[in-house]
Amino acid sequence: MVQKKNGPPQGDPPPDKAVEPKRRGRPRAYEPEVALGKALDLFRSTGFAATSLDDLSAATGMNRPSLYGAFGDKRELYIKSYQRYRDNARAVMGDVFSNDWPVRRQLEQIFATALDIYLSGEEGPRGCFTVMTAGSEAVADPDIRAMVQNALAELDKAFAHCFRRAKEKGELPADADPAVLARLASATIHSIAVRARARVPRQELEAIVAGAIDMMVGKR
Amino acid sequence: MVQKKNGPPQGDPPPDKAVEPKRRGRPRAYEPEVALGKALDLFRSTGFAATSLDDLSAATGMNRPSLYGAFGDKRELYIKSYQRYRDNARAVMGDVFSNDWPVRRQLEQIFATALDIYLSGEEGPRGCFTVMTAGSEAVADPDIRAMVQNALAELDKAFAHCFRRAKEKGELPADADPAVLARLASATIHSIAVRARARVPRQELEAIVAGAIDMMVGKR
DNA sequence: TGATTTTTATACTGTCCCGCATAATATAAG
DNA sequence: CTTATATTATGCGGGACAGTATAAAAATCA
Repeated sequence: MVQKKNGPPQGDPPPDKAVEPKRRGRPRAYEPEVALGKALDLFRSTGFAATSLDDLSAATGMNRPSLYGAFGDKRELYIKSYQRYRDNARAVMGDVFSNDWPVRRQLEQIFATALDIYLSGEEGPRGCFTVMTAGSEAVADPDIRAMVQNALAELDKAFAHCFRRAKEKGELPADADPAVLARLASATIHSIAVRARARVPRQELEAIVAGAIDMMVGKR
Repeated sequence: MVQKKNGPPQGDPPPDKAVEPKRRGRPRAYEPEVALGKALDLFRSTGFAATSLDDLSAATGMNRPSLYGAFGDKRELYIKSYQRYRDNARAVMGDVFSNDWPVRRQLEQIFATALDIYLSGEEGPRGCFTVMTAGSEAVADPDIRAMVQNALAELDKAFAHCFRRAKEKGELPADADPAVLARLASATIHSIAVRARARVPRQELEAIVAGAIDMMVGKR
């Protein structure tokens, strides 16, 4: 009996998402959602260590005290940015992963979507947040490392599911190993993410993807 | 007649490598080679932005002015560290790449050597300098980016050469594409480098490698 | 209107940072 | 022994940094 007092059993008022409940003090001058998006953009371009709170303040339009009030310190903001990135990536990639196309087409779509994510950015290609975080913060910070491990495992699993289904549908030979194919697909993702950061042109990345797909599901 | 005065034509004294030519002033208290090695170790663990000159000074045993005198500013030191890393990697991997074993065995050796490099480190696995630099400095710094691109291309080429030779020796089917296989091998390298940084255990990385080798040269 | 609450805006603190100026030290040459 | 040279050692200075204290502003409630 901790969470509920002896209140009436009728349903709680539904916690409407975007219904502002008439907040009391001075209204905020920012929308947390968009501010977090700006912070994410900046972290993706410059990484954790090279991004200062002043940069973040300028990018979000919030001054430092507001940043602290809304998101906590720099590390917490980084973590929340990463969560946001993952939520977004999951939403975008999830659609492609869960459709019912032939494997080849599905893979083409998955990698094309990944390339869109990695190559976007005004200040240059921003790569993959997971790969960049693995390189910088994951070794020393257990919480962040757990998130990275989770992201890596999730991608492996999504690909494995994809190949397993293709095998069941008879699109792959009987001796194909979905787990191995999945790790190879993930490796291709990691590789194009790294290369994107080095400004390797999209055309070249697409060639890498095409070759990898041929290897995984056979030449067209 | 710029380099040589009208001196006697007898052979110049051979520029012996490790023969100290009786330097003039106070002797250095450090060996540049080992100092650079220490700097490299530190950069590999913490990355560019998160490594301070004080850290470098402590690690190398040189105080800051000596660091500047010997290697230039922080960025130059980073670049020289990276060159050192590449020279070393080339030396170690070059041996394995240039032997004459069957592809499968050669690949096993290559990936095992890479894993040794990526998993070494007292403060945790240090991953691949190229991958880490791609994630951090390569986008914004043209010189460093050129080095990263070079490193990526060099690995691709080494693998391609390896597969081309295997194909000539009849170890691969006639329709095998060495370039595609090479990029897949490189991708596997990048992937285990990323995962190593996330402290994925070696056993798991070895499983990834084994699966990838099976895909590339056929199941044993 | 006046009190309360929540947020914004300014400014401060102590720390760390990079790069360099200066002085001290240790060797070789004259 | 004196001078020249090359390095080490100390420490300074301007600036950026993360985080916070304090004051001003803008809304609701009484």
